Amino acid sequence: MVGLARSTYSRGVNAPVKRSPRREKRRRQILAAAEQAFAEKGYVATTIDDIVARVPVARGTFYLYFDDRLDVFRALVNGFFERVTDRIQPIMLGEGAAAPRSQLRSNLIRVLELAQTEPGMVKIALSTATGVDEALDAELNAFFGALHTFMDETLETGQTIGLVRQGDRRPMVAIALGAMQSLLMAVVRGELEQSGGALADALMAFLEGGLLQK
Amino acid sequence: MVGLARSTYSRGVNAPVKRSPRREKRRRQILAAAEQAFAEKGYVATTIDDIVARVPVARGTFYLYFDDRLDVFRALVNGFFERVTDRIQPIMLGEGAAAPRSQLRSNLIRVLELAQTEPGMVKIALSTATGVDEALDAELNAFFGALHTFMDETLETGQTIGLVRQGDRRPMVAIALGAMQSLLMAVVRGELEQSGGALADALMAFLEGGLLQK
DNA sequence: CGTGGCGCTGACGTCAGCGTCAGTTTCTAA
DNA sequence: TTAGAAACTGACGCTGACGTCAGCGCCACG
Repeated sequence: MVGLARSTYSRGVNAPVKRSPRREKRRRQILAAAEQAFAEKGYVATTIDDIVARVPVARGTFYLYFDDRLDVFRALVNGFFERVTDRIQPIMLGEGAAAPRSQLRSNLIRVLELAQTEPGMVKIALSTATGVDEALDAELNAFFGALHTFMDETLETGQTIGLVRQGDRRPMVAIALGAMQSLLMAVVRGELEQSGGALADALMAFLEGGLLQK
Repeated sequence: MVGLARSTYSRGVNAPVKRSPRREKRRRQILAAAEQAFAEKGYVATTIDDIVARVPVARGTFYLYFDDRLDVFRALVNGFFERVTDRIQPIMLGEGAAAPRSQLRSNLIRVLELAQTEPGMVKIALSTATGVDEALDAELNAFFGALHTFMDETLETGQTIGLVRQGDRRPMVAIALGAMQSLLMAVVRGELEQSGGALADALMAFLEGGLLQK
């Protein structure tokens, strides 16, 4: 497999699928309101009324666009995962390609900058999304599983060309993804106000030399 | 500050505080049932009936021991955090003390082994606990904040004695804690069946040399 | 053998949040 | 201008989970 597969969001059965500019706009309004509400109160505590209160729209209208609370939530999370996926490019090898290290760094920067643009979604996707619903969990697992696989394949290539040290890749993958995730959370909590570049460098320093002195 | 402060769980107002061997036993039964239920279905989907169904006890009895669902949940999470805290020892310096690296490794092993003993609690504490309730979030932040501070102080000492490389400690802390957390989750998901020692070594390799080849 | 109290029961009333739908308004196109 | 379609409204009935509490049974002790 090459690259990171895009996740797909298929809406429920009941809510209509037809598109019109007007409908699209409403849909986006409701999504934006839901994003705000979820980021603020968490999935558990957010009701349809909370969402609808942020849009000049009645309760019933919500159901013309989404099946239920989970449906909006899934739409949000899946949309975000798509945007993340778009920012992760597989490392290219060979003649014209940039140095693998700099390709890696670019990937990190792009994702970190996305997080700075959408702190609410990072919070939602990384901390309220899990354990909410079985179907959603399955989708999250699909995304993180794909990320995991992608990372593993990348490391494997890295090992064969001598860029990555030898050894069991499984803990490496877990550690690397966990580090990234934690860094993203720190960013959206406002603990690290640095630029994407500076943060990517901090992470690169880790990947290149660890934490401890020789 | 020296060491990692213990978190404290104070129960709600309504549930009685009196102790007797019989009461204690029931309480533990209910806690165990709740742990199972939460680990299985997540906090959101678990009802009092789900918990009580795992103990030969009626719904009403639950309320003789806990105020509500959140109360049991807090008791569980706080108990677990205490056990984690007990396993993290501050790095001792000076004459009689073991080498800092080996003290660090021991800490990692102790925590990893706790995770292997209590996979359900790890899952609960690291993935369903956040965003559930404002008061609980505050307690979680207190715990993770204390861990953060402890880690930062440890790294600071490490920097002064030349064990830890120089540089902004904030991303270091985020990365190290995130790596650990992710490793714990991988363990409880059964992705890494290795011994605590082997996992600790994988993490130590990371801390000592990163991921990339020189 | 009583009786007081402790532990427990589970049916019950309450209520927050849900999803619906008959009716109203706004848009569109002839 | 008007009729039909599309978008929207919000009161309504329903459900499922909650927390309570009057009463039951059992044990310990006098």
